[in-house]
Amino acid sequence: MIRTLNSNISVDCVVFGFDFEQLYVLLVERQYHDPVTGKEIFNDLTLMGNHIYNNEDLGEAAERILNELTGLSDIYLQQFGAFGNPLRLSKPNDQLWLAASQRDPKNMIVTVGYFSLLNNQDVTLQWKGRNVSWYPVNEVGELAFDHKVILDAALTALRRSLMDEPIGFELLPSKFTLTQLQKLYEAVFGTELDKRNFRKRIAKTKYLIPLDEKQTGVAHKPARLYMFSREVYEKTKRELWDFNI
Amino acid sequence: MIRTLNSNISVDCVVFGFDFEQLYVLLVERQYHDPVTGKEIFNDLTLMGNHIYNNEDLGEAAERILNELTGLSDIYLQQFGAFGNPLRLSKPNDQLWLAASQRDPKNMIVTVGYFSLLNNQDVTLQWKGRNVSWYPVNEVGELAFDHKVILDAALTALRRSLMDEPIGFELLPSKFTLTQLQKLYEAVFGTELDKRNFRKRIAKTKYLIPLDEKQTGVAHKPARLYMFSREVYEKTKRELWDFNI
DNA sequence: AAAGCTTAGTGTATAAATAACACAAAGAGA
DNA sequence: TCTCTTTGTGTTATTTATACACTAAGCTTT
Repeated sequence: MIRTLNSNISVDCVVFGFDFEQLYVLLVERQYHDPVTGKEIFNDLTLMGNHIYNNEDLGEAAERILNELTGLSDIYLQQFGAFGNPLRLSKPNDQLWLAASQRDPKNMIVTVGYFSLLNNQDVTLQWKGRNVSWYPVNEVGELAFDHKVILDAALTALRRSLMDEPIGFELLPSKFTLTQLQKLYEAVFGTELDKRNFRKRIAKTKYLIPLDEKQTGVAHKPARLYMFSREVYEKTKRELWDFNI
Repeated sequence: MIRTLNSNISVDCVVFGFDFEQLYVLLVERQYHDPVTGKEIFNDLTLMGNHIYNNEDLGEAAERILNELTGLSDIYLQQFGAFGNPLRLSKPNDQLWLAASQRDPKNMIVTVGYFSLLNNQDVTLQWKGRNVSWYPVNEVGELAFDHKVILDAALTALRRSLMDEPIGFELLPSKFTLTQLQKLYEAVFGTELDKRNFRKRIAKTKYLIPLDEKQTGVAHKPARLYMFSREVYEKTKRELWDFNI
């Protein structure tokens, strides 16, 4: 059975990363050269996206893109919106690009956005032979297509989700310090938090497990390491839920 | 210029209503009769949805559906999700229905969900000559296609939005009493609230304007009427925002 | 070996928000 | 005029949020 791509529907992935200082997003270079002269016409940045296959679920398509990108398959993913503005692909550069990649530039494409949280900074990133790199979210300027709009929506959705549930751990290695966790919140929300109050607040949660292990290789008092327990989180969430009904 | 429908993309609308007691949702009857014998094969319920036109924005398509339904054009709308499970239209009844309406049942359709809040209980509802009526949200059972999944997602999104911003007013007439507002929150969240504490909390907001007008035609002490001021809300929201930065 | 540097880790007091709770007043209807 | 129903209001206790500073640990430098 042949899988055919659906020419009207795509999925775009906004991949966030964190280096204990700033929030980053993965972007791909889009280079276009004049087919005759070979001269570079433009060189800008896009999100990673692709059409979905017919008979493929939207979430599966997003997983597929992330797998192509990282080789990993257990990455946190969350849908945050659908984008269907008829002019979303109409900028001249975008029209050139679509034509060059054998797609009908007049074709309407509705795209569904997923954001994903990547904690593995060491993974090798490659996508369709194009350059992929991390960019600080705060410094991202205009992007190809409507991808800046999509990125902004992803960031809003990330903030909102982070207030509701402890998904921030997906941006950290499995063992992390409380300061690293605090810096994550500070980076995502663009605020400063009080260390003692932050620790008091998270001390109330049961799913943050202190380990008998400390940081190594730091030139100062090493901090204790913690891990996030998804099982405890799911359980305490249910307990709270039961109680609230 | 001919507008063509896009056979792969649709929009479904979840229309909520409120009668000061319960939260309701609008559903359409879907009757299918055997083309030969004329005997009724099934009679169930769906949301209102339709394919989008090529060159039409997703939000516009949702507005169009609501306008067909109510004749109104200023209804509150919010996108809450995209649904693309390849099996979402695969139940036998759904396949029969698609074939009968000249659509290819094997065709994949990704649908984008919008919920809308309708405060006008007096509007005449008609849609494609089919019966449309209000059903208490709590009593809705299985629906056609994956529409129960979509309805549940809409309700979750409504609750979440209602915690973030005062969209509840969209479900009330322009003049309303505080008790009616309270009952709205109670209906949506399925909880009981303390009258005095509720009033204290909303007294803090500036966008709830008391009128020099009272309820009429009630067999008890008439309550004062209030209205929601969108202008004040937008302004105070910006003030808070400015302050927080 | 000692001094210096940097980040970790901890408690208390004050202010603000939330939660629990009861009764007099207004108008319609009998 | 009496009854019924819903409105509208304040205080206290509890919980939660905020502001704030110093010692401890380990590595680095001298």
